[in-house]
Amino acid sequence: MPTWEGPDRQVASSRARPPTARPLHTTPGAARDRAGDLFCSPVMDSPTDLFDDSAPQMQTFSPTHSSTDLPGVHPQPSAGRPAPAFRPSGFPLIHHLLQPGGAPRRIGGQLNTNLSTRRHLEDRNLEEDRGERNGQVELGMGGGEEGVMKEEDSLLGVKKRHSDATLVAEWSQDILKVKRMKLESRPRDGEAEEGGRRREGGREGKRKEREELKEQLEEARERLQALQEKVWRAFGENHMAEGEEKTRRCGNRGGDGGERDAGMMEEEDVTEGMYDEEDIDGGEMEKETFSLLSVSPFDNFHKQREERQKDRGERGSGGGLHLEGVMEGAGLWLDCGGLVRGDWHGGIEDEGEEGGQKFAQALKLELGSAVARVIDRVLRLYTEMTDVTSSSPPAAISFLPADAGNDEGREKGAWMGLLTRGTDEEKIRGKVEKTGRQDGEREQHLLKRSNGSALPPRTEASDLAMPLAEGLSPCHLKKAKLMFFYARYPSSNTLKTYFPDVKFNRCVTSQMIKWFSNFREFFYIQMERFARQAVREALTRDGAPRLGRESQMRVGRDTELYRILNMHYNKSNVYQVPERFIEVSEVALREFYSAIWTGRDTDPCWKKGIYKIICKLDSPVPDAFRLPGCPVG
DNA sequence: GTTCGGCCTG
DNA sequence: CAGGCCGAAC
Repeated sequence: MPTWEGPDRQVASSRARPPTARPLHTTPGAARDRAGDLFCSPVMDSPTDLFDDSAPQMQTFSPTHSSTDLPGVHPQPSAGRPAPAFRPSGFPLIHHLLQPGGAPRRIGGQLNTNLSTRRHLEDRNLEEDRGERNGQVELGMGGGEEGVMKEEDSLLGVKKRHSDATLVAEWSQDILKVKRMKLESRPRDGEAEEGGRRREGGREGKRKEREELKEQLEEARERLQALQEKVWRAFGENHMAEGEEKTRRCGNRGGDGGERDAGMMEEEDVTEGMYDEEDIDGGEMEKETFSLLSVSPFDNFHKQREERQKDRGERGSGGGLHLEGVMEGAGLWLDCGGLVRGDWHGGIEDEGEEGGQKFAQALKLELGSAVARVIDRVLRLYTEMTDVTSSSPPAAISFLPADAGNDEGREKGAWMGLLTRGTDEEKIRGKVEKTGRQDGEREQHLLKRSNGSALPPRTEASDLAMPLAEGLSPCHLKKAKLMFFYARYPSSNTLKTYFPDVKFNRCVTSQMIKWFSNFREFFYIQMERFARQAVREALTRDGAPRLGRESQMRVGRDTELYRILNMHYNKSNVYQVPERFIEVSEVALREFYSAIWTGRDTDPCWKKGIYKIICKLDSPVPDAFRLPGCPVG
């Protein structure tokens, strides 16, 4: 508790120094200080006249507004609001991991690789098909597999250049299996000759086979759904939905002195890279993506599946659609993985209906399970990376998405989860502990740079070559204001630590330091203003000493002062003002009150002592702020 | 000389 | 909120 002087002493002091007798401030050029002096001058008898219209008239700290009355309070989105059609936060995460290299800016290039690989595979398939039609089916399993193996070698040869060889290997195995099944589903040598009889005799067997396949498909479907649920739980789908609109708004701030978020540019770049590819059906890919990873994943998933089934039913297009649900999602990854769309159509078109259906089902099964494996792998990778980043799991998110950067939608999945609830973090922490993976070298590296904190000063953004913002954006400003709740006097190093997505230079550093200077200025002005008013009320209300003055020297959440501070630093009112900030505000208020009451404000440097007290009250900024980008909309 | 905080002004 | 300016600290 700072130098709070009891009411008795204050009154004695005030009596000894009547307001009208107080000298004007000598603080050089302090206009606002002069305003404060005027309030004590004979000319101005009401301090509130000098301040803005938000100043309380009677009770300085009266609860004139509750937080819910604040104009800045945004209503929570209704639970039943339809999911907007946007790229969901989680998409790039999955998508990114599906790209073997995983480097954010390489999406286009990887698609190129995948596409060329795919085209290569398709060309090979066409050759195969032509060969089969020319009676060269003798390839059979052996020859066909050899061909497939060659393709596999080729595919691996391309993909081994990328980092995640394991994931590539899995995909390659998937491709291999699919091709095997395709070949198996085709008539073999001699089968064409006695095809009729064999079909006759094997009809019962095939029926059983179909039944078995159906069961397997159902299993795969269930497994995929369970895995998807895991994904959604891990990434907090609800938070992705929340504030997406706001996030968009933040991203759409338009020309702001060229301060486009790097993330915005990144997203566009990636999008361009994706859709420039000739064979990619961008719209379909996005649609499928949304169906798999949109805001209400399962609602949309099933709804879209039903709609599509209905649609296809109306069009009369048959085909083994039992796995439609699985394939709704898998379709995306087929494209992302550079897989075998050509094979799919070729298989159906080139074979009889029954063989085509069988192949289609087999393919769906295989791909469905491949998707399931990929999701598992994604989750494993996620927990591993989470492990590396130690105590801030969502930070991993910052470098997982292909177009991570400042894509505010995704950040908002991460941020909202961090700022509003701890359950997800705890859940992931538990998962991390179970994983128990320790990368000693990297841990050491991170710790070396972390100044003792659990997190590195510069997050993965810089480690993974995420493009840094050249300038400061409105989102950075918002974040800085929220940081002010914890740190009134952050050092430039601290700022660099908590703005990992900003490329710091002298100008940017100065600007951010200036921001905090301005924040402090506003803070101290409010403290002085309310302190002066409290002093005035103490003197004028009944002209007598009043007990319980301490209780008025508080900045509870129901007070006008709190409302003003909250409006300034937390305009959207999304962030919960930390209790510590309220305590610091009360200290400052009481210091100002004490200084004014005792007449210390006659000293030109009377505020310096208060500054010195307040600067010692900085508290650590939560690790959540180490995430790049904007914490709240 | 540089950095940073504070004050004043627009 | 930013720019200019000044002074203190290193």
